[in-house]
Amino acid sequence: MVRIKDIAQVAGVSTTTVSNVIHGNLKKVSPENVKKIQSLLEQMDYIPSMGARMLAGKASCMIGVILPLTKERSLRQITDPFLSTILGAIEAEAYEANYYVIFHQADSSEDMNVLVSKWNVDGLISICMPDAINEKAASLLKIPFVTVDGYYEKQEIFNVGLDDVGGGYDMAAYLLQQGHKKLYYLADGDTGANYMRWLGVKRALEERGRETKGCFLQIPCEWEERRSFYQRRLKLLSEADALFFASDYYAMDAILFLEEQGIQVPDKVSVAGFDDSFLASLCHPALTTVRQDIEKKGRLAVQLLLGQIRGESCEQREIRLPVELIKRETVRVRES
Amino acid sequence: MVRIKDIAQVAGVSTTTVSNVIHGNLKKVSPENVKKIQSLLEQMDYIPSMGARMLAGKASCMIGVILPLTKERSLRQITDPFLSTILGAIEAEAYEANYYVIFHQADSSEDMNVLVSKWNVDGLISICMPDAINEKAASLLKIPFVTVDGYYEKQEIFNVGLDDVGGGYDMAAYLLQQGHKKLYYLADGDTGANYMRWLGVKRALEERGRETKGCFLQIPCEWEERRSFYQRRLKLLSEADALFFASDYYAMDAILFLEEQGIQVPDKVSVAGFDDSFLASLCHPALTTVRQDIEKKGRLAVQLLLGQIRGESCEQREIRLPVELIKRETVRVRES
DNA sequence: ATGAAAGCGCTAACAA
DNA sequence: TTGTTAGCGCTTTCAT
Repeated sequence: MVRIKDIAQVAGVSTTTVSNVIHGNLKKVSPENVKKIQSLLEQMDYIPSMGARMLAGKASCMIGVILPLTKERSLRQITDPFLSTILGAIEAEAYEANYYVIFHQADSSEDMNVLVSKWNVDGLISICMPDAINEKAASLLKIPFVTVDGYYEKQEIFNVGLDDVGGGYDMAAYLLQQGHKKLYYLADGDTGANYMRWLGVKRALEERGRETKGCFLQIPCEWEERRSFYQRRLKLLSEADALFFASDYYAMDAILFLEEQGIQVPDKVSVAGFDDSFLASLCHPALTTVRQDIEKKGRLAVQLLLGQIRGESCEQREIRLPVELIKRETVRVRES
Repeated sequence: MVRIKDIAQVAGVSTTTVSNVIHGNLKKVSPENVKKIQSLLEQMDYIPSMGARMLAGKASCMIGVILPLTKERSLRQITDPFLSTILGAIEAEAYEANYYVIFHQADSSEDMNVLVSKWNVDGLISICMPDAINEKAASLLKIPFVTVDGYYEKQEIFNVGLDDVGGGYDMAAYLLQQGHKKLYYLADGDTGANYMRWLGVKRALEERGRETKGCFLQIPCEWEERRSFYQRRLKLLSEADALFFASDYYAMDAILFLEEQGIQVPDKVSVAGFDDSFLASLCHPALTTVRQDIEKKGRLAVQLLLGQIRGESCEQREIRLPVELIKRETVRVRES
């Protein structure tokens, strides 16, 4: 291992000088030394010890990414293309800024704090966590913090999200317009984006004087539990006109279940998703869904975080990206 | 921030004693002190600084996971359910052993070495990298190293893989048995598992006296390039009887392209995948594929790595998990 | 423009 | 059984 000390020794200068060159404080070093040290750094293959850096200074050049933890650390969550795509986007964007990503599944603000304190991460991105946990985390953590898909009443938490209400509204309006009477919205949580999409659905229903009670179904994250949840509500499902899921993944998963039960999609029931992940177009029948730009969401979250880390003053704490209704094959016109 | 020193002060002992309690060296500490310090640790909410730990000792409690880097850090790779699933499994298994995961995309052994040196990771898992890069990395890196889906001539590299030859053979034999004459195997690389699956396919063809030349098509990782690759070979694809892809993801992606071109699956051409990821059963027509246990693969890779880290002598450097042919709907009998 | 030196929090060898 | 102490590699203040 090559240390700064080694470089300094060979160059015949002090460690301070080498450190200055490394960090681009070139005004403090004579041009000749800059040259010499830079080439030495290259030649001798100097690789900094991040451990020493994080101990000495404050920056760790590491950002933490928190995904929600489901029971028994199941993989369901990350298997959802939404999460893997956003994770990839975050890594890509962080890499370009010379940051590393440490990722972790957590279900409380304390968990997040442990990650932060242990690793001295420079910033944290929290994806799809319940709003209450994010709010606690925001006040607990003393580092830059950005959430994805959160909604907050008062607190000024940095957040990247969507026009979820609009997405929910558009899809519900479309379904109703296609002649569907009894429709359900299904999500695995009742906060944040999940809830706002419901508000959109609700508004569309109310505008047409429809009943909204009982139309929001909260489904379990875990596959097995979800299965038995559906099984227990077979009657409800088979009598529904349309099922609108808060993610493509759940929609596809449900279509599989429905078909197994002999409930054809879209002949017996229409199904819609949310995300327009690659799943939606890859499958047959192709999924009607609400498109969002997942990659952009991830990249923006990192940019927002890095802005905070760099101490830039940020005009806008809240970014809401647009969504778009994508009509494909899982929704058909239903005669009344 | 609470440091060991703070705990020691309150407890009225030295830092060494506290450190001993933290690390479970309880024989060196009096029972009363153990009790006192343990409760203090809890009460005062002590969280170790990993930076200090990795600087002082050797262990960083961090394992690196390397995924192949495609051009311009695209997300295609991690979007593949195979990669996201194995990544999730690795994180889950590592977490249970109190290890953190730092993940990174790399395309050379030097890149891997930078990750290792910078972060002082205790071990590295390399997924789906070309064999040659893994071989270089194995000799370059001085830390425990486990690869996934590699094949090596001489070097004794720890590896978790599959019976790829068998999987390739079984699928090809099945396709031939169903009356397919002209079949192609398509993979995004020609080393490691990708190549061994081809060897299986080749053997099945040869056993039946079929021509094998030109039946292995190497496809680009990038979506756009892959598209134009298919576009340029439209004639070949439309005249094929069966297309066997090295992953479900590529198979599904190709089905979409084929259908767009008016080439029905499986009526005009049969398609098969590899992995049996959730994609395969979620889609219509459901994908005929070769099943592997991705989660187990990831967990075993971590176990193998931790074994090395702990210095356990390991009887077996090479694990090959079984595969299973899963017949679904994308392959049909083809009359000659 | 350069260097000496203190110290970040922790570990481990050694002393007591 | 307990404590003292010397680093680990790096940053940063303060002299020079």
